[in-house]
Amino acid sequence: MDLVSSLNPEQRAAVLQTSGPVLILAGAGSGKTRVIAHRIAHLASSGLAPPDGILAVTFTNKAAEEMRLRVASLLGTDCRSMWISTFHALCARLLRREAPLIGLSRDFVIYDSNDQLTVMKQALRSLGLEDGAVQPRVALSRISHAKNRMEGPESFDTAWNPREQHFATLFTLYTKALADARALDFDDLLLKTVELFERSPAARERYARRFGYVMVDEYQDTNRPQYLLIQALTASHRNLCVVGDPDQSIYKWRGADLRNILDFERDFPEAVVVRLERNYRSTQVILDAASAVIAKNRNRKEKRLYTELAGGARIQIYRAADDLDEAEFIARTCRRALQSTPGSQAAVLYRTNAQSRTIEDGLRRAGMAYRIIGGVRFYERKEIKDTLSYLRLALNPHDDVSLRRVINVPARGIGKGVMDSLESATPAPPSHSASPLFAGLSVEEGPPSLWSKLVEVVEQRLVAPRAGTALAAFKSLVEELAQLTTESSVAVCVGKVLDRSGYLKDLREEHSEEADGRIENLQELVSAAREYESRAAEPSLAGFVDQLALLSDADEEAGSRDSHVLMMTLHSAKGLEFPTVIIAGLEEGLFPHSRAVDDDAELEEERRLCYVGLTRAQRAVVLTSAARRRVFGDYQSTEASRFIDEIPLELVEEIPSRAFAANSLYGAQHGRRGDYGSGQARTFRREPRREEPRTYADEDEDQSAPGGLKPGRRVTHPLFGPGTIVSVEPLDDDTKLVVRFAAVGTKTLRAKYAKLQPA
DNA sequence: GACCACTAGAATGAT
DNA sequence: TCTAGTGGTC
Repeated sequence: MDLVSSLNPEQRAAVLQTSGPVLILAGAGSGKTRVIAHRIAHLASSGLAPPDGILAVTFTNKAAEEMRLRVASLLGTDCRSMWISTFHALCARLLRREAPLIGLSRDFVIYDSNDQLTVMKQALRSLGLEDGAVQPRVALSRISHAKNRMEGPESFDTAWNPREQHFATLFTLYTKALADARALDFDDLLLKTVELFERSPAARERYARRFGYVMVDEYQDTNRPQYLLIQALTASHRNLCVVGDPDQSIYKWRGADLRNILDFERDFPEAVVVRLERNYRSTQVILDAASAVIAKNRNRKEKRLYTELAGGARIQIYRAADDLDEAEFIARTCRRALQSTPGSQAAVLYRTNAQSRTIEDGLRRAGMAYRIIGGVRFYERKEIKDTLSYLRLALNPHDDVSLRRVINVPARGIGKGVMDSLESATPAPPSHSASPLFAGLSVEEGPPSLWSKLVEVVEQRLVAPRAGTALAAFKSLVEELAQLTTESSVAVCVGKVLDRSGYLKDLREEHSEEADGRIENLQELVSAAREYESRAAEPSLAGFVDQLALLSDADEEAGSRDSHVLMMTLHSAKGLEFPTVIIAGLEEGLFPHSRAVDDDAELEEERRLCYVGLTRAQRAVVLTSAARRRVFGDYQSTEASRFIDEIPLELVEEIPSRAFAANSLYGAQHGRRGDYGSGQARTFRREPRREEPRTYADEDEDQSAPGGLKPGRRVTHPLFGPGTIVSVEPLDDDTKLVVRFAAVGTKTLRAKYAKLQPA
């Protein structure tokens, strides 16, 4: 099989250099993913390694999926047996097999950031620190940073600083709470795997032998535990290939240590270094703009990117009156870009998820189909988390966070009072308190979980009969579900949980549109389970639950399949490319973020993020900002981002604002680019129409309205945008409408409530 | 104990 | 603007 003839000489060298350490310094758009995929395919097809002897690690699920697809299409096989996964998924998988080697239960549960928050709030309560002096999120972030540096509570400077003392105590409490619940957070997944390989050289050698070839993507973003993990797996054979670009390091806040990539040649003196500097993605204008911005960073290695796509359209810059105007402009720009090249894609990138809503509304109003990547995650929805909690309880009833979450969902008469008496119960030692079903779980002795207290309370009848009955019913429910997990398929388990817990019944009886939506989501969860079973190499309920906990972008439902506007944060755009890229909110304090403006190191990271954003574009870049922006409901005026000023003027084209308030503060303040729209006819923004729009519901009342509601009629919904009525069905005092919307698909509405306007 | 209405606080990024 | 948490009422 000829896997290399389509590659340039440097790419080819990177693919064919299979033995020993290899460092690939890959500039943006230099075909990095392509090289890794070819390298994996080459290793497998040349017989150098069996498919399950190749390990490829990435940072995001999206990148892993992309990699797998590329390798599969190169080899013409499914590459299910290859280990191509994220760091966290790899660790979860290793720990599921080997946890007992470090005294950990195999049935650990993975706590996501919400679960972490719950634990931390509980810890704060137990310390009597509810006054808000210590914010749970801040404490968690401090703890996570310490963990990423592989430091414990003792690393906090507690001698004279009471606040640091709190962090240290909270660290201890938090660690204990997770251990008691047999839970690992995201950081623990990495740390425990490192610990596993430290404490069991035999296991380390077993996996090092197994994975004879290891590849790591985005190596510039690895943190200390990730670095050690890779070292452990490759120290004996040194067949390690890492790929990265220091200019694209954007995860310092997650503990990424640039030294890992900068010192690679020191760690592996015999390393072969390959530089990929030819860019196949962007026009010269885009590359020049991106290079000019990143050149402002002092802490970097000079790098030369070149392309044969000379010239190109200038970078467009638009300063909007406010965030609404910005969103409208973005929608217009997307429409124009997609019209000029049908079938192409445009991506709207933003610094913070909070910006997505306004942009989303703008696209919807314009009738553009779009898809949001990331953001409100599927598994973070209430109903999904509830179901997940039941599944987690079935696997590990000591998971206190899950137990608290669902013990009274749906309501079964276990309220605050009962929970208080539960908490204060003191069960007998765990050895004979747990039911036989879970006897094997308590690998390490810990303080009693809520579950063991519950078992005790029920068996010793320690509460009032009414509460006792409710608790007993819950206990047998969990036991029944646990039994199920041992004998049924994953999808069946999920279905049974929904059925036996009464969760689905409760939602069905609600008869609201919201409840129906939740039911749909739960059905989707069952389908996801089915799909998981057909795809996974060794399907298990625990594996499915892990996957959900580690999944970030299962949010596939917004927008139709053929939508070509994608919305995502700059962080999740890393590794992707689009013909047109729009970066929104280029304002001081937003991008660069306010937390970075006073700190040189953080500012450089923001600039790298800007570099990542610019280099996603193939043909066109549009940068927008808003002179005032709504924050928590009221307006704040803003200053354009310094990053805009860092792009040479000759590469830039300013788009005059269509709608600019005459009394705006802007214009007077700004020297360099203060002449927006000069020489152009300036149209002033009308006040947004605030009077209630006339709706069909109003017309129904006065009966005089001609036309009204007929299938085929074009209407506009304030949220869903333009659409066409599909069917009309009269009800007692209202009308049921089915409307197909361009942006969101078909919806069933009540004429009375949906404020439809004639379009 | 369940439900509802009110209010305070919120949001950098992702596994 | 939206949401999680709280306190009051049935």
